Amino acid sequence: MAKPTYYITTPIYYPSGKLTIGNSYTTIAADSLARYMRLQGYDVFFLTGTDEHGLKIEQKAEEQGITPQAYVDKMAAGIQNLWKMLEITNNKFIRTTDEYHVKAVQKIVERLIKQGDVYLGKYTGWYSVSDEEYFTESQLAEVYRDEAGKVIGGKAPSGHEVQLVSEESYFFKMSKYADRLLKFYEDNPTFIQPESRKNEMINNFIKPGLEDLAMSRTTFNWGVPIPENPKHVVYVWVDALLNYITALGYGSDDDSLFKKYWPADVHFVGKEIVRFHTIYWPIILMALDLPLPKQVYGHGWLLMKNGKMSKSKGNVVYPEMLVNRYGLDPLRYYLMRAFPFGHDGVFTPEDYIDRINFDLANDLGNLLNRTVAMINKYEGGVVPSVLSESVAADRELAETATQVIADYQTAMTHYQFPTALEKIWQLVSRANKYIDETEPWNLAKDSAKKDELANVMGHLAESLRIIAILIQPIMTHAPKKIFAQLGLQEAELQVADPKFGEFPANHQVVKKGEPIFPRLDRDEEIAYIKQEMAKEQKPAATVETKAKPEINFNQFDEVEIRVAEILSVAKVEKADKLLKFEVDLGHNEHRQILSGIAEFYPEYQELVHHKVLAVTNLQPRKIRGEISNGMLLSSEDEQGKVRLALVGDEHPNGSLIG
RNA sequence: CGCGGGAUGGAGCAGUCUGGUAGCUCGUCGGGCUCAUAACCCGAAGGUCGCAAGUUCAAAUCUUGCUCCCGCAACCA
Repeated sequence: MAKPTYYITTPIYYPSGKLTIGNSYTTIAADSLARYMRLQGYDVFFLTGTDEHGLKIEQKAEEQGITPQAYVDKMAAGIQNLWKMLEITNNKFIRTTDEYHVKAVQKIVERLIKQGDVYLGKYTGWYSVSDEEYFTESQLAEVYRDEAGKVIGGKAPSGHEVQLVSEESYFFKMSKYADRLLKFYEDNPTFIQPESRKNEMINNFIKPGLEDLAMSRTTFNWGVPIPENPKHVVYVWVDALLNYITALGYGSDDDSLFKKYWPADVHFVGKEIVRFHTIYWPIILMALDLPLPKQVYGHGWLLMKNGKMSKSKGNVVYPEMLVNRYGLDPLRYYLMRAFPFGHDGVFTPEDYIDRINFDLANDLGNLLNRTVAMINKYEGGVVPSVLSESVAADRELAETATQVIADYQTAMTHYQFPTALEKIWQLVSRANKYIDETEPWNLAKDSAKKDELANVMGHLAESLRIIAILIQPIMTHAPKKIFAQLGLQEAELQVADPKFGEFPANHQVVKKGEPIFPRLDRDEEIAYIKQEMAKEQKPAATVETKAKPEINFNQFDEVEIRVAEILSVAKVEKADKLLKFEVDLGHNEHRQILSGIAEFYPEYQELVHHKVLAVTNLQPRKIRGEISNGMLLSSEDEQGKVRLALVGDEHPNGSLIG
């Protein structure tokens, strides 16, 4: 009988920068599950890849002075190297620039157009010819209305007249499928996981009414052209989502893999893209008359102590550094152990080092080390068999192992990696305790207790065998090292559902086992990780200072900077960062200027009557419904703290700076 | 009234769906052991489960209201 199949995917990553441990988190989780399912006898297809189209890629390539293709080739290679380093066992790596993918997407889009699910429509907006820019109604500085109140025109913030202009775009008829989608959710209650996200999708996006998705762009070129109208390229989500089926050959000459593996058993995705995977994706598949994936699992984010990872905060952690210094197993263990899969988690260097020391070095590594040492010392290095007639401690250890195995299987099939590992560590702890209970060093002093001692050693070796088998989807090196030290063959690791008491007879342990997880110097290593994180920091100030090219005097002279006295300050409603200033520019000239500095001036009232510098000949702009007529000058330090440039009372209001 | 997440001993978390002795890891204090990587094992202290009201024989768990934190969105001329 053919093996049952299992198809698992990660998102395809957008290569606009180096991948961090956040991206590695998803991929390692998917890899752990893929390894587990393979061990359980499934024919697994595990897919990952890169999403290589879009405006941002085009821009990045331009910045570096290379073609988009050269840019994505370089980035995709880097990502594949990273997965190699993390020992990711994906069966395929898809790139959306791969020819078969591009062709399949074109074919699919053509079909959708033909059957009427995709139509050429018009994107409509207010266009200012002189600004060469579109505005939405709310962005306009002024709107004209006819008698019925209908907007018939207006002025851009620049003051230029705008006109209603339409640009063509292909639209996907999402609304047509909304009811079927809701029905699908109902019939498949576990489709969206964790469940809380399902309500979010229904309440926020489906209930208010699904708008047709504008799925093509004419404003950039780096994408899949639509065959009947090649100035249009397919917009990111449609292109990207289709990877899950084009990778299997859907839409190509050979779709045997597609027939074999589709529908996917689970798509692992970050919580920020659950929406696209649970609304757009099923609808696209419905339009293609294909079965829907069985489950979309939205996992949490890996955060840093001060929020999300960002270069300017100096808190970005790259996986390469951790692997190079500590090895792969600790990274994979830490990511799968430290935070519940569905929730956000916080990475700290302290936590990382502590986990390695306590769980890996002290508990597991040391258990192996002391076991091997004792078998050498008391048994001449030969692993004794487990005897059936056991004392209480023996029985309890075996029972713990049996229970742990069962709980572990349940946890793994529910993607509860932290729980699965926690269970394994219950057995690790029980084995350590077992040594204390049985006191082998005392048994060794009494030759009448020779069998008892041998039995204890057998129990310990057997526990370690079980542990090694169970951790192998998560950790890729330790199980082999444990087996090598116990004298077992690597092939003997391939056990789907181990039973306590099956340690093969007559195995010889190594003479002197090297610790598989050396204990780390806590302070030293925490300092090391912090220093590596700081290295990556991009001080915002430096970036800005070097970003600006030299200008000539005339260019400078075009800028009008004047002394302005603050008459009043208020917060702009519904905007966290905006303060609204009324300033006096002398000769009774008053102006309203907005500035996004609210967070730096919680006591903004005390700014009243201070004098500041303002650029007064900037084009006015409407922000959050308020006109801003100028710009207040301020400075930003390396921590990103912003202060207004205050000047003394000796400067008369309105006087020119120059 | 934009959307969402969270508040549990000193720290980090589980438990909340399916009410019924509040659990885990680390830290602290005390003890034990010596096979082992200054590792391991045992015990103790420490919590009005954010606040208030309600339902109930019984609430961390269900209902309502409130406070505070954190993301997202918006926004930085």
